[in-house]
Amino acid sequence: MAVPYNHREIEQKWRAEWEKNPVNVNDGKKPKYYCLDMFPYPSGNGLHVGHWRGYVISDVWSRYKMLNGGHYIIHPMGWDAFGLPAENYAIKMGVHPAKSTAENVANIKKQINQIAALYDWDMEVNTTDPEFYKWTQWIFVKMFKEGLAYEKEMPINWCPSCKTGLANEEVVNGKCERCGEDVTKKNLKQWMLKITKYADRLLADLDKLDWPEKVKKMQADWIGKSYGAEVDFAIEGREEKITVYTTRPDTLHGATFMVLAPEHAMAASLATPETKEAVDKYIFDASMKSNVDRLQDKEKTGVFTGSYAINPLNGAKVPIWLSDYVLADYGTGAIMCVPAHDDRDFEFAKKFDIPIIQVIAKDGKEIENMTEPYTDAVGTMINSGEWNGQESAVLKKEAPAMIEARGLGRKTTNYKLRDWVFSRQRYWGEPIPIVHCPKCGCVPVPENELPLLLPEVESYQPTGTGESPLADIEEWVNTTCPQCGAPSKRETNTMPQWAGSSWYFLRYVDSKNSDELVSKEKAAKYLPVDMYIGGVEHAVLHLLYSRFYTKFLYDIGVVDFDEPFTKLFNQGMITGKNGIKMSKSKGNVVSPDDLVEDYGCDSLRMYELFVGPPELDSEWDDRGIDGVYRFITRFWNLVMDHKDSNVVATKEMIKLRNKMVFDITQRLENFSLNTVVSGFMEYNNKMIDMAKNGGIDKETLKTAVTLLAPFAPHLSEELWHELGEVGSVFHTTWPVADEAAMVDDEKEVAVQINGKTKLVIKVPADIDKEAAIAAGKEALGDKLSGTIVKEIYVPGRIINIVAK
RNA sequence: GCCGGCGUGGCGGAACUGGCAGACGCACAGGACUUAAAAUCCUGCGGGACUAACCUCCCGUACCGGUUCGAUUCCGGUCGCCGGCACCA
Repeated sequence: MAVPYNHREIEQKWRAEWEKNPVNVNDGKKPKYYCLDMFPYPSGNGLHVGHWRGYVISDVWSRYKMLNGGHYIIHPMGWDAFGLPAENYAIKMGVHPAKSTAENVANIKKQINQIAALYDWDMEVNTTDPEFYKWTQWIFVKMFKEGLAYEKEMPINWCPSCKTGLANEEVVNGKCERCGEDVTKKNLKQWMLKITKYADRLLADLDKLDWPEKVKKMQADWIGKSYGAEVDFAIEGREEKITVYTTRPDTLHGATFMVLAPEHAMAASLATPETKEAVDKYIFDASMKSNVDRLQDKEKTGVFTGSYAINPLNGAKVPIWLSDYVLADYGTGAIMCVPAHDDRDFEFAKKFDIPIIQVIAKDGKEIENMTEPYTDAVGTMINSGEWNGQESAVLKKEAPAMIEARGLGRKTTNYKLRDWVFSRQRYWGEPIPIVHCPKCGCVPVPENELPLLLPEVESYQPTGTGESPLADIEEWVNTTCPQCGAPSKRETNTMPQWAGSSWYFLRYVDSKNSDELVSKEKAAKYLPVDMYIGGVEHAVLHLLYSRFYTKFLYDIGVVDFDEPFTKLFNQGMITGKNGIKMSKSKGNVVSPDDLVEDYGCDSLRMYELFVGPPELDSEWDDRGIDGVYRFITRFWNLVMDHKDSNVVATKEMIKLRNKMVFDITQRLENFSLNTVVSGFMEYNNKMIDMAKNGGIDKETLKTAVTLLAPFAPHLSEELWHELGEVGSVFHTTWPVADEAAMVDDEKEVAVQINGKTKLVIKVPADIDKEAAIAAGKEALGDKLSGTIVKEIYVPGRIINIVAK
């Protein structure tokens, strides 16, 4: 018996060897392939098997690309280290976030290295490193100079628990994305990024991306572009007009009332002496409601202002109401209401007894006693004056231009996307590099003075007043204006955690450059990212922000591409039993460390893939790893027992080898990594059978070892050398299947009667239809009865006799 | 409410463009080896009927229906689970 498989010895040996002689080298000639993981937050909890899976997937893919195509792989790793957990830990334990972060990084790095991934640690970045955040600040300054970063006082989303403002994207179901607390409103002067300026490009360029449709759709929905018209309504007895936004100008004749958001600038002034009290109260109450209250109040509320607007098309007098179901910051904050054709307007009209006028015939008819609105733009216009008889769908498209031509309004598009609230009232983030000068206003810190260092602070405790703890550091806050020298104050807010992650992938390829964010040469040579792997939870946060940043950097000439991630893969989450998310508090966290110790890195790598399709969530079950370990051991024994084989390859062996190459490659290309592993098991079983019955040739073993290399790198490298090879297995090339050698002489064909399989026969592969059917009939014998109506032969698959 | 995805043995899952459902693995059961156990190897493993056993037959991919010679796959409807959005006019 040959040497037994000893994962500890083998893995240690090759780890040391690769350390000395890295297998992934840039000779300047190979084509590059940039395979990126979403960089982790260095939390104190370390990695669990779920984190591992993503990194294994990206490493397998990287190694495959290295072998198949001979690429130089850019496969970096870094740390997204600003943010709340480190800061909260600082508040609790009094440890500086930089210190706890450094410890966590060291710890997780050790864990990540156990994966044996190809990470190039020379490229490592850390968002909290001044040499890194210098450029995060630099981008902000550039945006400020381009008018994309601006200050605005407005009610923003405020998390009372984190004591900071939040971006729209960070509010999930009215709750804080991070801590789950109900989000309230707070009026604050905020830094904003004008992401809305890029709305159209962010939407249109989704078409260019090889991303999961789901993510593209989520982004498209988030951007939420709609087409319609603004229509100006005169107000009875007043000079001013109220402009509404509608996507259904075709229904304009059906507008029976108008609703303004309570925050609308004209809301209070529309009240009459009789309604003033009620109107003021409604406006006041609305201002007190939190986001959550406003969302959860399913029942519509509202108040009549006492004023009337005039429908510009037909002169009809429509009452003006206030209601909080109209959002102040979308469109014009005012809508025309067509209860017959809109769910919300219908509900409101029913509740407040407002007339309902149907203007689109449903199934050619006017509905009596309407019980639900007819919201489809399908049907002929009725009750619509000169528009009667037109098709709603056509009119919907043409009406905006018609309205504009008649001077009643204009054709408009709108977006759900809002500008990005970019300041946080917390300590552990990049200081916003702005000086507030009493004379010059907001002045950016000169670019050559960056980075603006985050100062030391005595208390990390957030003030809760809407100011950052930095505001307490007088010697830091008080400065002079870079422009005129007048005594000035520094901006004390910091940037959100997304700031660094929005561009970090650009920095990796030139991480030590102190003069530029990234050099032109390196950017052109190594970017953009070819494959980005990470969880789907960032679909509208990080992935949208990164696209925005990249487009901005493209516009100012830093990079020559405007989409950062050519291809995106979202791996599913690994959960504990019953699909429960792994967390310390649930006590269901599985650490990879013991599994690596007991079964080896190679077994765990393969088991991580074997648990299920990589794009789906999978429940972790430790027990299954035994199966993978057995496979690896059996494969080891097979190769070791036959490594000196001088068996001449038979036709059967050659066929098996080529089929194996073909199948494994195809499954890999389809990213069906779980079935690649089961494929290895199947072919291993076949090779073992073959070896028992007459032996196996060395070439087939070598091929199998090569195919396995991306998955079980240590094992493959060891066996590669046992087979007598000298260089690394990673410097060979991926085998190509010879499809001619895969052809079977005989095929197994299912013989069916009326589509039900009765038996299976072997026929020559090149048999013609008639002969096949004859063979099928003969095999069926007296099972066949009745009159034959039809005979079907699908070559190599089935013979079906249809009989009555 | 709207949009998207999914539903296959005890379990994880497989099935290419409609063509032998349950690959591969886990668990389990029986056997071999062993003083014994572990490890390893061999065999069985969706449900039911018939049978001493083999054979054979029937049912079966959430449920109901359709298209087709043939449906896990396509179409319509119902139920359930998961994810996204959530008054965006």
